[in-house]
Amino acid sequence: MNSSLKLSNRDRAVLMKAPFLAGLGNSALVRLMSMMTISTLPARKFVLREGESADAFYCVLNGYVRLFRLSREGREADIMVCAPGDTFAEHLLFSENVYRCNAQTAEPATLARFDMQAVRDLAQHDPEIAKALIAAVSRHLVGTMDCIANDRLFTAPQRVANYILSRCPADGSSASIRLPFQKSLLAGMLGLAPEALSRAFSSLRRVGVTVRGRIIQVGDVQALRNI
Amino acid sequence: MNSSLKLSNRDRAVLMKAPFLAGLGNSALVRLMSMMTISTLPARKFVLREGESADAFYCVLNGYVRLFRLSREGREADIMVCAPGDTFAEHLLFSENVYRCNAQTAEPATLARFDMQAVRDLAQHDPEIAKALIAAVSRHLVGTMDCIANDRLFTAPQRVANYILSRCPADGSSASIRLPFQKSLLAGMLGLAPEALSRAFSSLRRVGVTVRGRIIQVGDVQALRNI
DNA sequence: GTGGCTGATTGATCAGTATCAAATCCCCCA
DNA sequence: TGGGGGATTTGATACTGATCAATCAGCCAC
Repeated sequence: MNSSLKLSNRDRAVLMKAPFLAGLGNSALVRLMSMMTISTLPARKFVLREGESADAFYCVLNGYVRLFRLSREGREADIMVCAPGDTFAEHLLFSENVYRCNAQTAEPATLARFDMQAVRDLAQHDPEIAKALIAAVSRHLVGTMDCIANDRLFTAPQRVANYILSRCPADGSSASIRLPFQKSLLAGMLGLAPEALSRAFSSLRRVGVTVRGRIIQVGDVQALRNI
Repeated sequence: MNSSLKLSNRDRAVLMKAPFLAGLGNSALVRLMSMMTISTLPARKFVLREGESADAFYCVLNGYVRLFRLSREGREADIMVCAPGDTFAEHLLFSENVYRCNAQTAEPATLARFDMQAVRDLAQHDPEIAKALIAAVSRHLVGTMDCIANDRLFTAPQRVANYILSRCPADGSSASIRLPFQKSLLAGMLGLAPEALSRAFSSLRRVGVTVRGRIIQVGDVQALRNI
């Protein structure tokens, strides 16, 4: 775990385009960025654990971070997967003071860390930052509500189809996309065991979906929409 | 559907204790309340529908409101159930401009309606209101994240046990609670068909849970925690 | 190139829950 | 207090996805 104040150009670009920071004016931006710390983590590293005191929230600059909860027997359930540009745990700013789930890098990752108390103080006085926080938390809420609806309404192949469609250009009859992470991570996002994801992919073959490694080819996007 | 500016004492008390309004100072409170409208709705009445333009958000003063999404075949999946004091759709203030799910009263209900644009204007200038919004949306986010984890980690009887425990006083070896709504609504909240809820209750009999109508008696709270 | 490791697929089985149908219960109101 | 009708329970069955085990594929280091 390497911690520094330095920021690569690439990471800086991601940070500036992150929904949480994108709409901010210069002074707010400078104040926020002056208080953040950057760290680079190896794969499978815990960023924070359920029950720990919530001292900071994070923005993913590179890699993917998995938020999940554990059952008593040690089974894991993914709650959210954060991609570059996403923040996480920022919704604890004005409510709980303890993390409610675990966060683990799914692969080597770079994160920006924001001290809760410092941002809380900023947000109190800067309506622009407050607004950015509302927008960030709202976006997460929309995502989790979608997740609940997907889990409850759709079967595994349908959820996989929805995911593929969400990453396809809206038009065109065929498409090819590349998964940005391992299939086991996608399985967790969709609430599936890896075996179930695999079977879902193979059941989508009959509607023209071909999978090779991380490459997914869709023969007929419209046909995929219908199941 | 009866719409008025009048507010019963009971409804007023609920409103003042609602998490969204509870922390506000007097001037913010007055401004917010001066722009809200009260309406009384019969059971099963749609408050808003997926796809409609998001012109307002609501606070439940009495009764329960079910947020749900429909599949193409007409199956329903509950996403959230709002009790007296809960707001809903307030997270669309600074993001989407279209409702993402349907809202329907589960029984006769009284709601306070807040105009989106008006509150948006207020929030821009009043950090106290912005903070209240962050807190309200954050609370919802915590709730939906819990919901995902529950769905994915626990079986039907476990989810029912969790629900019962969440409404039991923390101490004591036995307890008796009364469901504040129909069992079919609880089933939806837990992501179950009504039949599955019924079977879950009966499987909990062996750990000392007795159900008669809306009354649930728990013989041994601690025993319930262990499954 | 060739082990060796990790991740993915496939097969077999099983647990959990949805669904449909029928019987029963409960609650409200006349 | 006695229906009456919606809500709930119960039974039978089918289906979905989890789990366990074994095989396979890809990738890296040597």
